[in-house]
Amino acid sequence: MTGEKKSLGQRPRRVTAQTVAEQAGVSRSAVSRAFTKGAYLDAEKRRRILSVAAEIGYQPNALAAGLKGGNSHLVAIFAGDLRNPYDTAFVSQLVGSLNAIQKWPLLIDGNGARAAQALEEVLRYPLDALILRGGSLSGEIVEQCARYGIPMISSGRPLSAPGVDTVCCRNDQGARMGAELLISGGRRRIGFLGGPPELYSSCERRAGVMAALEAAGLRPVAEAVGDYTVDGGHAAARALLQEAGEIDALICGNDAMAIGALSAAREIGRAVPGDLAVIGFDDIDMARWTCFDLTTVRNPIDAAVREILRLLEARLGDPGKADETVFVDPVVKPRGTH
Amino acid sequence: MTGEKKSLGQRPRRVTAQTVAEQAGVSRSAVSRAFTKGAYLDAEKRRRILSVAAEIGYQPNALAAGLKGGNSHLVAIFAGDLRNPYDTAFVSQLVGSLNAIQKWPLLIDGNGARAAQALEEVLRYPLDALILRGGSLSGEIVEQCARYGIPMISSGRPLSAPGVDTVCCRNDQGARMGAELLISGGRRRIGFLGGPPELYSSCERRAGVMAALEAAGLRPVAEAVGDYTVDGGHAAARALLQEAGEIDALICGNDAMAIGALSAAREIGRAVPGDLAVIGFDDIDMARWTCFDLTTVRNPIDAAVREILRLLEARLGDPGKADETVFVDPVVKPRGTH
DNA sequence: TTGTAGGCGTTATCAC
DNA sequence: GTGATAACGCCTACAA
Repeated sequence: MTGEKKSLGQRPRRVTAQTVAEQAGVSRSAVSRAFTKGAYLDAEKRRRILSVAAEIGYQPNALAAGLKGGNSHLVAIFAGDLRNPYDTAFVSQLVGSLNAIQKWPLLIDGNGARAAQALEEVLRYPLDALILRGGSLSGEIVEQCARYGIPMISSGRPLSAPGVDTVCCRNDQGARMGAELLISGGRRRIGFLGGPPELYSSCERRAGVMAALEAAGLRPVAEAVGDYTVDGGHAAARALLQEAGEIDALICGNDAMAIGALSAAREIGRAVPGDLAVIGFDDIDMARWTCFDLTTVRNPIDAAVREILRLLEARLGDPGKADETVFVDPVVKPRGTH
Repeated sequence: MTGEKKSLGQRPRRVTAQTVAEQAGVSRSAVSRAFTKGAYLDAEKRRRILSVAAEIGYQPNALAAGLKGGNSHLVAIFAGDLRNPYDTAFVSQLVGSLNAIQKWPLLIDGNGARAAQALEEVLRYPLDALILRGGSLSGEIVEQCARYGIPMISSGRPLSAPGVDTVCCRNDQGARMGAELLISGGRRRIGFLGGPPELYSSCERRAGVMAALEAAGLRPVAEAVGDYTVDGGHAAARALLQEAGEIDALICGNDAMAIGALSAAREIGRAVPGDLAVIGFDDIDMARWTCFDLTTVRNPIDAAVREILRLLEARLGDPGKADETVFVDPVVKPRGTH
């Protein structure tokens, strides 16, 4: 009824402050102020403006606001593996926490060949920060981010580049504690089922296990490499247990593989924990399900996410602050498989 | 060394096209064109510009570009439950697929009281679309989105509002097929462990089960309500099996509860599938793990995500297109628990 | 092929 | 308190 041209099949233009101003009989600035907490504006006028805005469905355009130079409130999360249970739980928690402080996470699937390119595309947005969760990103890209001046927080592995904060689990310590638990329980013929050797966490965990064994005058009686998945752990454990039948304990690089190992043990007829102790790493939800009741080492998500948010806010508050590396302490969770 | 003022502790300004233009000795527009595929620009000049840009780390600011009126390439995903395995897998797949077509998903955790408010905040961005995955959003908000002219795609439950496309699983049909599988296997004393009654999927699945039973002249010998989690399913199944010992089959509202039910059955000493058949719904990864080998009804994520992307692109191509409701067909996955 | 001149929607600064 | 006005960084007619 307005008589304005309205080409069919065209997406309607977003309502702007201009329209609200006209309808309310005020200036654009007044509209802007109405939405700005603590700006000088007659209370009655503000009420009127907000009412008109609500009526015609106006919201300040965050893109335009971000353009002005402030923060965009956009935070990218580069997630190494969105399929694995630990990373998934981690990202979920992170997303919820970011939402709570009004930061909006742009999720990038770190899997596949396109991942790096996707990240590059997302970097076209003036991000408040970039959070790296696992995944193997070429150092080149990290450097580029640093050059763009985008604050980065790496979680899961240390990254030494200017402007990068890091939150890491003390993987070696956790793995050592896990191994010690088995050793102190009398296990001597210990096997190790590690994760992908190219991952930082795998190396650290392996080192922790070896340190504990060595300190006890032991050596692993068998060792294999898995892919951090349940299926992979199942297959690797099966092979390991059949080749080296004399194993009395199996230390796994993460819970997923440990759960796969439990199935394998059951299939082969090895009683857990009687014949065979199994220990994992991470303490994913599944670990405490009664059907698994897996003894593991907790890789605390809450603490890590809390630290990430603390670092984020600190960095946003003072972009020039010194880079930090924060460690999160693992905790042994004795359950029924050792 | 440039002599420019550089207040310490200040985040460096982003490099703009202006800077590139100056360094390369061309106009700002030339820089813009250099980054625009198919724009008129001397090849040599373009090469020079791109080289300068790469050197000083310039990328066109996507925010500013989006302001112009084109697509922002931002897509919000409102995820009902980021903790449950099915939704998690769904969102992962969706994120990966969106990344592949250069759409950047803003994830909103649909849990908790802040969810609606978070969505409202995110709506300040000129989104290309909003994808609803589960969750219970007040109709008011949905209406508001429609008024903003933001295309919406609802997955998991039908939403009748203008501009909303829907992708749904034929829950009733799937549940019916699952029940029929048990009935044709000779089971007669069938129990039903449903999901939260306020969820659309729960109602549909329950209806499908009841229809199948009725068609066979049966009635459920016991019924309980769970919360779609493993723990919840475990507790509910335990109670159900102990109260009504004569059950020979248990139909569960989803796989998570079915897996909980399997543990419960084992604890109580009911052999599966000998004494008791168990069937789930969804076919999450876990269902096919050898330790569960759960008979279930596949709620196909691939197909649903594919449809969502198809609808998204169709809507983006023609904003005025008619709303669609697409159904995705469930598939019975017979495994070892029936 | 190239540069100039708006305009996108907002916020902040400035006079009034 | 309030309203013009100038950025913010980009894209794109339009003119050269």
